[in-house]
Amino acid sequence: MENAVSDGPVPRRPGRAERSDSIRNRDKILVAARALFAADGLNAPMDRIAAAAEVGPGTLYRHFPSRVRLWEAVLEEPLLAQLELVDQALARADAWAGVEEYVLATCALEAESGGYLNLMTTRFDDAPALREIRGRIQRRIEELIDRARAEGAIRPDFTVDDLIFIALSNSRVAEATRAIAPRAWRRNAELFLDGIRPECARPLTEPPMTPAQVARTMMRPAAQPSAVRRGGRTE
Amino acid sequence: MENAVSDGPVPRRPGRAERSDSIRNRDKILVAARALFAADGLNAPMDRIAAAAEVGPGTLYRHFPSRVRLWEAVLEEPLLAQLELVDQALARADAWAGVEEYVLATCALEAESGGYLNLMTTRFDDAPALREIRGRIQRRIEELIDRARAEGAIRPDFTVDDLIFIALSNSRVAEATRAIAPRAWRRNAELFLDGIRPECARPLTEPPMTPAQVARTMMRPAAQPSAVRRGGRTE
DNA sequence: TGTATAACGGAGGGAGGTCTCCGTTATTCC
DNA sequence: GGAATAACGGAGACCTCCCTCCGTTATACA
Repeated sequence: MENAVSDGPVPRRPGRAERSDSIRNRDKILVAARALFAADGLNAPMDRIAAAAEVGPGTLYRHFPSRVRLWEAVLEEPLLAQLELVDQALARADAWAGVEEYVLATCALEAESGGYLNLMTTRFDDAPALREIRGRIQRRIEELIDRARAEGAIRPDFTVDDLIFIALSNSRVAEATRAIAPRAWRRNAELFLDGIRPECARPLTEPPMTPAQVARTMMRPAAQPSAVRRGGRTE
Repeated sequence: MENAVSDGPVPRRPGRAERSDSIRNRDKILVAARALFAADGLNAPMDRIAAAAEVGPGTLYRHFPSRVRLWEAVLEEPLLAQLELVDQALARADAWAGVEEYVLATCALEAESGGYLNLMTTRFDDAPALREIRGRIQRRIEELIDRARAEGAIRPDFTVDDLIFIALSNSRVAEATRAIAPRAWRRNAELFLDGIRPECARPLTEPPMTPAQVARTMMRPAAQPSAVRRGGRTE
């Protein structure tokens, strides 16, 4: 679907300075993409993004030869914000407070971003830069959960990999309620948090997913239900 | 989007009996639709459904003038199964056991259906027959939850309307994990159940959604993220 | 200011999907 | 068996989106 690795950044002759209209257009495209991704999802039509940026499709594709490249450029900033969140949570002395803060903050970020993030459940297959940041984030999250479990702040049978559940859950809830009850996601997240406290633990009949399964569960940036197929009017 | 109410069942001259090939084709279409909806989601291409049924597009559209009409015909059966589930749950003497059984059973139904149901979160705007069944189901669920709360089997701040969370959550989790860890949904559901037990209740900072909000939160049968727009290849 | 050249942008080909029109075919009923 | 007629089915008009090609335009540098 995406042209794999071959569509990297456009090479530029070193001797010449970057053209001002090029820089301007690139910025206009990024602004438009952010807006449309938030409003219409990560699969907003490329042509429409170009139009919103007041730029021809050709220009859009020169700057970002594939949709993935555009995602990369748009998502880097929120990903770094996410990294910040985990670090703050780890800095807290109380392990449970850290978990709680992190879960709520990350759910909030997702809910308020207009729903184009899904950062916790995104794979970034062809975007090594984003993957690298994600890797860092995941290691920190693991620390956070391991510490909480070691201290008995969360139920012993809860694993990092179970966090995918609240991520998936929150993204759906936020998406469905955003326009109707913008804070409803929080109630869902709090119910989840109550369910992972040690005093509530009743035996789980299903073992946790393995990290490999979790990785495969993550969506590619498209973040679409597998239900939706290519082509045609879809809704 | 859909042709509102004008595309009802096809009128038939009373004098004549129904043609055998017509009946046969209608059945073939339903079989194909069920299979494709399960495999590819509720937006599987109409032409592909027709092809799978070994029928021309024209025939498909004569039987079901719109996608919604096809949904109606396909979804009635699983909806009735759902009604059955609630009744079984209500029949149990133990209120908590009833809630638990219902939540797990309905999550299982959704997860195993190939994901084309989303019955608990579907609105059926243009399908009065389905809406009617849903209404019955909802009243029973309300009994179930009220009874459990009255007996102290679930946390006092939990309302029927909060069930939308597990429905949304489960549909996303099931969808994302079906191919990778077909039972993972159950772990998610059990964590949720633990979170709604009375002994786990910590104060929730957000009030429950109102029934009206819940109703508006439900998806139309398309069950698509608002992200997806009309037209063209969407993934 | 002139020129080389990179960037622009839009027309348009290709792909996939929806839905209809209408000549052909299968059924029902007499 | 023979009409009358409802049902069939597929070609094709039309749509949206993706992405490229290439004549035109803007910019940087001498």
